[in-house]
Amino acid sequence: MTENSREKILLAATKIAQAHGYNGLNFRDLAEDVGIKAASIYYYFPSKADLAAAVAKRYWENAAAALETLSAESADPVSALRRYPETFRWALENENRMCLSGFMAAEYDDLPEAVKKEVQTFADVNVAWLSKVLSAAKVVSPKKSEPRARAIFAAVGGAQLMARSRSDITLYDTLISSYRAAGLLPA
Amino acid sequence: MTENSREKILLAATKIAQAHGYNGLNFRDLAEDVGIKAASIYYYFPSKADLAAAVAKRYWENAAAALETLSAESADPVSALRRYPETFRWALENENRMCLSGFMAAEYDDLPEAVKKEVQTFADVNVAWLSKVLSAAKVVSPKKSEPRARAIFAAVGGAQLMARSRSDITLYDTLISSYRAAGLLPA
DNA sequence: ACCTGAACACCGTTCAAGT
DNA sequence: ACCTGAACACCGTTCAAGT
Repeated sequence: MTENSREKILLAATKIAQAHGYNGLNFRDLAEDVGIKAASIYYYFPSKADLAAAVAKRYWENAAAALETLSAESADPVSALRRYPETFRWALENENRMCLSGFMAAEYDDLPEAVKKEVQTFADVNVAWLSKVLSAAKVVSPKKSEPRARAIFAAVGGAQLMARSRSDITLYDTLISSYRAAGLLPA
Repeated sequence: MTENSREKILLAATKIAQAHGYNGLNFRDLAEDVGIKAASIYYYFPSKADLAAAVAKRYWENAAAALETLSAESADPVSALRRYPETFRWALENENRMCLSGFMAAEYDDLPEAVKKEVQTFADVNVAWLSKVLSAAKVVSPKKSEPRARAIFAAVGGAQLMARSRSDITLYDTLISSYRAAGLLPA
């Protein structure tokens, strides 16, 4: 119960940013969630930019860990690949939130440099994992695994975005099914 | 040269919203672009919600007209389909902007009801056009043309989002190529 | 009809001050 | 070490007033 404030701030800020983005994250509401005053956040993070960068960094670190777990839990690369869309489904299940990095990709123009960097790392981590698994699964030739990985990442992000705009998680599932039927993802 | 202020506001607001979203659209900067004061905007639009709804409505109306032109200009449905990604490429070419409705899909939680409605109509217009053209092109069976239309719309939006986050229009082009190679779009 | 200045409660941020 | 209140220039919005 003696969780420290820094950790509470990070957790609350992540949830807010997934629903409202960088621009929609405000210190007074965040502070209220945590149970402190807005000015106190500056004791832990020197600016909104630093807080957001820390949030985005933690975000891709967790994503990387989740993908490693997925690989470890899966019997073979094809089944790991089949389960990849689950990692993006999770956000929609939780109050129709979306991928932090997807939201921030839209807000690109308003993002401080340090935040942009972490957002791009999230994409890199996903593309690297997909590329590795696609190669191992022999779904495409090794040479084409990276372009295909990027295509899958972009398409899954687009599916999440569209499903969110309808607050309809079943739309996400049918989009993923269509990607499979079309051949973008292994059936 | 005697263009009216209402029209100028609509035009300037569209450009701002494509770069910064609904949350990032502010009346003082917008008014400065137009050459009036922030309070004057209220003479034309009763609120930010109304302005944004008008912007989003105009946006899908223009998109619908552009798609009709595309159909009319194309010799056959397959070539119309091949040129569909161009409609989303345009925004990136113009100062790395993105589709207004894609941005607002992310901002879903913060959108007034009237704006949500117009954003969804944009998606509907695109899916209806794609569905019609896919059927005519016999790319998929008539029954599967609508799910496929949705998949294409979501994937192209995702490609735009990812390319924007790198400010790299060539990434958009390679993503579209990968979609074609994978079979999502006709080669 | 079209526009403005001044005011309101709200934002990120700073800072001196409290324990 | 951890937190606060008060202040700053900024937001959307209102309104009485100007031409």
